[in-house]
Amino acid sequence: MTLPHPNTDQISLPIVLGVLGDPTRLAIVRYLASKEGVPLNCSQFLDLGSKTNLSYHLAKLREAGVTRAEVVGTSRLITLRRDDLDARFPGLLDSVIAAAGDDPALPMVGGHDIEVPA
Amino acid sequence: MTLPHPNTDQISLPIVLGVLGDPTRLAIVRYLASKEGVPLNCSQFLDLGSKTNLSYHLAKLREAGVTRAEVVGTSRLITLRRDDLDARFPGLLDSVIAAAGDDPALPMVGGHDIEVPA
DNA sequence: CCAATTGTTCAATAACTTTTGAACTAAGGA
DNA sequence: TCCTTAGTTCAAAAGTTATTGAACAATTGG
Repeated sequence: MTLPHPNTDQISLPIVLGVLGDPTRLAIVRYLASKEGVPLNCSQFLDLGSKTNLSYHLAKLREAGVTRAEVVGTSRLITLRRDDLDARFPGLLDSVIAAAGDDPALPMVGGHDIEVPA
Repeated sequence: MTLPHPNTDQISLPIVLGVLGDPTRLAIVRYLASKEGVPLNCSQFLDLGSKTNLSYHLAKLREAGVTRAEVVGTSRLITLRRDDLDARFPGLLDSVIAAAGDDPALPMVGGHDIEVPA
């Protein structure tokens, strides 16, 4: 019950860049980065699209080697493959996340820019 | 007789990533980076595709804000927009070029890996 | 002026990507 | 067991991107 992931040396630069060149997927990666260490499941991204559509985008990210999905019960716990990406393409993920960090054109997972508690 | 270019603040991260997510265009950018300072014209990329096809890919790069094309006579002198990209997305171009630098899966402009003089 | 060089544009086609809804599987709880 | 939850798969439709060849424009040199 494990999903297919490329190993580190199979991660391809053009494929990673192509996969990140989609606003929905970039928003997923930005959100994963903002919660690094906390594994998220698919339903936490439902702001970004339908269940089916997210399944598609999350599969693209996984197949490109950007994310890892671990099957736990009926959930898939999704994490960024930061170590593998840093090893393969040093600095790339950080610069992408920094650039995405303040892009108002990207969709938001929370539906708003900033968490504003009372 | 000037071609349309986005200004710096109009350069979009997902569009840049999407445009770089193509092996031909990544090879163009890698070659431009390897000859930085030297403006190149389109015909120097003919190893990578037909004249028509290169016109298409070079237009994509220019419209995304990755390259600048200056019209000089019948030529277009093409350069990387390094300053603009660095200002907008610090570190991104460098990490992409470094990652592309040794990717044997990318097409080569010279048709060979390394310049081997006598 | 004529021809060559450089590159663009256009229309067609092929190939791929995204999005959708309906049907499905698999695990977990009552 | 039955129902719910979580997510996938499939097929269709819609949209986008890449590639090609033929025709075109603009500049340069003879």
